[in-house]
Order: sequence, then C-alpha cells, then structure tokens
Amino acid sequence: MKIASFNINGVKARLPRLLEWLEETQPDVACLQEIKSSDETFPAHEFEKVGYTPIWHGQKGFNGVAILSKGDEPATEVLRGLPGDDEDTHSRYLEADYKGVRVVCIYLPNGNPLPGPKFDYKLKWMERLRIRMAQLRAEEIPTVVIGDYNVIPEDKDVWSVKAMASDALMQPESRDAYFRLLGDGWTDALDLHHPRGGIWTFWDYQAGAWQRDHGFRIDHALLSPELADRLVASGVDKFARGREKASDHAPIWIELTD
DNA sequence: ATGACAACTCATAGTTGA
Repeated sequence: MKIASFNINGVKARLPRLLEWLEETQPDVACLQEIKSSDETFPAHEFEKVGYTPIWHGQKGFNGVAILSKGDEPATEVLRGLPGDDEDTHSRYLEADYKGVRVVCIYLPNGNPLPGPKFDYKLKWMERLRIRMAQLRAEEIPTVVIGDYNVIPEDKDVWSVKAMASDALMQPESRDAYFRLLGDGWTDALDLHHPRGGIWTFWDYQAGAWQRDHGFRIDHALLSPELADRLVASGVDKFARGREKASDHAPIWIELTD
C-alpha cells in the first residue's frame, strides 16, 4: 500500500497537475493540504473520474485538507478538525480509515511572523496534536500522521541554516514540539530512509529557489509502531516541483507491506 | 533590511503563506 501527501497550494488552480500526478504515481491514498477551497466548490467529481473517492474539510480562501482513496473500498471519515480548541476555525485536520490503516492528514500552522499570535497558535496546535496522537498510540491502531508539518526538524533538513534561522519553521520551540512526538514512539519515515538529510519537500517560488535547489524538508510522515513494522520505502516525488504551474511543495510517499 | 512569487477574495488591493 502506498500513501502519499501533497501540499497542493490551491486544488482548483492545480487540478491538471494533481490529476496527472495521481495517474502517474497511483497512490492508494493521497492526502492533500492547502486546497484553498470551500466545501461547496471542492472538485470532487474530477477525482471520481480518475478512480479516487475524496473526503474533504474545506475553508474559503486558505487552508483546507482532503483525503483521496483509490478503489472500491474508499476511506471512511473518523474525525474532522483537531480536538482541543472550540475557538479554532481553521480546516487543518482530517482523519480516516482505509483498509485497516488510520490515515491522519494534517496541515500544521506555519507560525510566522514571530513572536506573535500566529507562532503561539502553532505551538498550541502542536500540543493539541500531541494529545490526539497519544490517544491514537494508546488505541494501537496502525496509524500514519502525514502532511505539511511546517517544521524543519534538523539542520540537515534545510539548504541554509543561516537563511532560515529566524523562521518559525526551525525555532527551537517548533523543533522541540516535533521531537516530543517522535519521543512518544512515532517514526519519521523519510528521515529513517534518508538519514543524511539533504532531501527537500519545499522550494520557495521566490529568488530562484527551485533552480538553485534552495529547499527544506517540512512535509513528514510519522508512523505508529504497528505501521512502522510494515514500512518498506519512502521518498519525495521531486519531479512534480519542476513542472509548469507547480505547487511550491513536492509530494511525499510511503510504501507499506499489505 | 528588504523584496522576490503565487493563489485567493463580498477582487482590481489586501491577506495568507513559507
């Protein structure tokens, strides 16, 4: 089973690129972030035409997540919205079951600028995520929490530590919160298979970042022990970032034994 | 220190993102 994640940066603006990538790489499950679409305008039928059943949690203008699943046994929604704050109206969290695997699609807050309310929101969101992930661990369901974490875990995960030093993505508080998740027993799949670092999932549109390979790794797949035992490979579909009208993120994927 | 790109919106300027 192959599970992928793609911060699509606008599902409607990017639809041809997204359908093309689905047909080429054929993931069983594709988690999307930043669909930037309300529930009403989400192009569900376009995915059904190419063999995927979508569920989605939209929001007008920005944010928004979706889970596409292939075949005649589509994913069933378990939870929509991260628990722990009734005031939080952002669409950043969607959880579903697919063929015995719990798939959690997240779009973690960016947190810039800092200091300020956006950074505070990011850190609080990460605390809430840790609580939910601890519940999932306790249930011992084979689980993957996959998506745009907006955290550069280590210095090896960024093209220039100096250029990004003051960014919310690599503040000590952001990194500490990320490593607390790993400490709770979750496996960072891409780090496991690419331990020397130097693999990026995001390249800025600005300043020729793609052409200069100035990127960093902020999209992650964290696996519970039950699923880590089934992990055979993981990677980045870097080719997608080089295309016309590309998202600023490249897709990531994990391959599991059935 | 600043801006550079891009998508989106009660659009033609402002918000958000990373």
